[in-house]
Amino acid sequence: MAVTIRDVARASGVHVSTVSRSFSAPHLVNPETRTRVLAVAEDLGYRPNRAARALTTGRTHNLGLIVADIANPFFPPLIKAAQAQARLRDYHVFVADTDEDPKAEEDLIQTLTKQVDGVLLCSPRLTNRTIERLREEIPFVLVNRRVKGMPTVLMDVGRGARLAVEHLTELGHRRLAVVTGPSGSWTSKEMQEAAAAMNEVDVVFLGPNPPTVAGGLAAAADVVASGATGVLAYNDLVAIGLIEGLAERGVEVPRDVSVIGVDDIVAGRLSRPKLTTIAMPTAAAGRIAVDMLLQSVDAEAATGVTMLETTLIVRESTGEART
Amino acid sequence: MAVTIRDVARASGVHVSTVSRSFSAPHLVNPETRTRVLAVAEDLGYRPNRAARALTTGRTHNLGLIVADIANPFFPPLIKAAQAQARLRDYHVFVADTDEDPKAEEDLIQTLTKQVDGVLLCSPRLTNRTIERLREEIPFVLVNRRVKGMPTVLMDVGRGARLAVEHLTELGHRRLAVVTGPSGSWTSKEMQEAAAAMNEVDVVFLGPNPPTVAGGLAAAADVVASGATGVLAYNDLVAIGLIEGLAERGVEVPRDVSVIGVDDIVAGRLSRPKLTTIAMPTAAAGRIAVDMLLQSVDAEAATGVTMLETTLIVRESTGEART
DNA sequence: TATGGTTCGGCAACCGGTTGCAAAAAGTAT
DNA sequence: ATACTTTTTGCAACCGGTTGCCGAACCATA
Repeated sequence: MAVTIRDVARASGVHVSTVSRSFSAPHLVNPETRTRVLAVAEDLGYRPNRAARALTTGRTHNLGLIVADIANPFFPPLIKAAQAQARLRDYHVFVADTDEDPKAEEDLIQTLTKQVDGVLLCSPRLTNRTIERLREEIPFVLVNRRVKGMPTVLMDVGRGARLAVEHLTELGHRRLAVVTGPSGSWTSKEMQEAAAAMNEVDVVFLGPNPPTVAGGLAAAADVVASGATGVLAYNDLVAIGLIEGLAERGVEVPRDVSVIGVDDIVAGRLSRPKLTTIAMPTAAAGRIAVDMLLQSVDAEAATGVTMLETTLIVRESTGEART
Repeated sequence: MAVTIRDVARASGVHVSTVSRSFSAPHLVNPETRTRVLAVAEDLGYRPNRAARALTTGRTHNLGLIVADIANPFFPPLIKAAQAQARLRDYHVFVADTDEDPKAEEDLIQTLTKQVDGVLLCSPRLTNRTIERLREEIPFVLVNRRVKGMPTVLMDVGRGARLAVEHLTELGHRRLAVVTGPSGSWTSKEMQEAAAAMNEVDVVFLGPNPPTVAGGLAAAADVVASGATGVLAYNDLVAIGLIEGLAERGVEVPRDVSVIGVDDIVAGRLSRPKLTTIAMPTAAAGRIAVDMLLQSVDAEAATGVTMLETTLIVRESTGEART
């Protein structure tokens, strides 16, 4: 039913190998022959069968992209950018969702392994050991997670956190809280370390918490109890939940407490008050990660760490400390 | 390097065909032999190569899922449900994003066609002609789009719109506006038709608009000009943008104008005022669509229309008309 | 014209499974 | 014991490309 390479060969009077080479090794075939073959192929509507190609070359021309939760608005821009970049390179991207479950994540990787040439692991919750073991199985690139020796794309949350803390101290806040994320999150650890290293402020850490609105809501009680007047939340969803939870307890943002999120998701621009946040260059991260991954697919062993800048965006959820 | 069927055959002293059948046609092989083969396979860590299987069977065991915009929070729950359901059936799902561009959508379908067994088209903006032509190429299921004779999963926005209009009239609103979505959107057309069919109210239609917050913001001026006091927006994003735009013009929701959205996205529960909205059973739609698709992949020609219920969720963005 | 070097294209094996066909083995009826 | 089924297994072709190898054709140089 479908047009195969043999149909094209027959119709253009050459051997199948010539047709094959016309596509995948143009320099090995006479330009005239090649144009004729391509014309016939075009005419017949020939499309190479990727499964067949995969069988001999061992390249599926597919990539896997594993995220903790597609519904988390942090990921879609990254996914879109990765897909667009992959398409540019004639690759496709499988997106899979682990529901924040490390077990599911591992299974998913196993299943995917045979069908893709490489995997992008975004904010993985796996242990370092597991990640190191994985290296034998398939090329991958980590996003937002640091494991020594592995190709990685990071966004500089550490710096973001320092900017956030500085912003809060400039506003006069002296007692801060960091509402941390899931255990296993590199981002969360980075934030903590950066905040802990700042002098002249008093910082408490509250967590771990699920990286969701519900997580933020639940953390409100702890924040109130902590007596902090400035809060750095694991991400914008948590920040939004937290603001809601504080409101329920009669604590108003930014009048009584200042809150800073991370990610700069759209919802943060829409919530009231508009969220002060650390913006992450997610689209750039997606593009770069794809290119790094393809490189290590081809080169067998590329390694490297790319660190992308983050920025503090001041909106309405932070304000001067009351004296 | 990887373990193949031949390795398993050698190690268990049977022919490759027996190994193959142990997996894909168990009833054709002696139970004892089979358990032995499976044990050896397990032992060696054998995993069937899907590309090879695809080559002979013509089944890739992959599905395509095409959405207008992953970043639109309406889609993720649908995607997650579809992926989970597909995994249950030993299928994988490719998600692709068209950026709301019908041209990109068509290209994407073409590229995907050779790599997947079927495609889920979610809220496609293609013309009916294109969709009908597509039928020759690959099995597909439409979600949120009605084309006669095509397998389809719909959510009953018509009924949702009637409930919304009734709700507004009960609150005393007599002049309503419908802020419509993109041209080509079935949902938008349904809403319009349902609203137009209601008696005893005065309805104006404002649109088309992009299905985004920006679209809603931009529509605010028209809404004010229309003199409507009750508004049904194409979706929650538009509704949120609209509320924002109205606020900029000094029009307060729900005091001056009542607004109802569609989709029940998470952000709607977080915005101020909390959004009254028509909830869509997206997860169910994803599951059912996958099953319908697999059915028509197997059966060659399954057709059918499934209509799912919607519900009106009253929150804070609607209130009594001022007299 | 003979020689050596390129370029081009055909041949055929191969990737890793699946499947129709037929032989072998086991079971049943006569 | 023989003939006939039914079950189980092996054989080999096939899916649709890719690629190493070799010979033919072509070109330039001596």
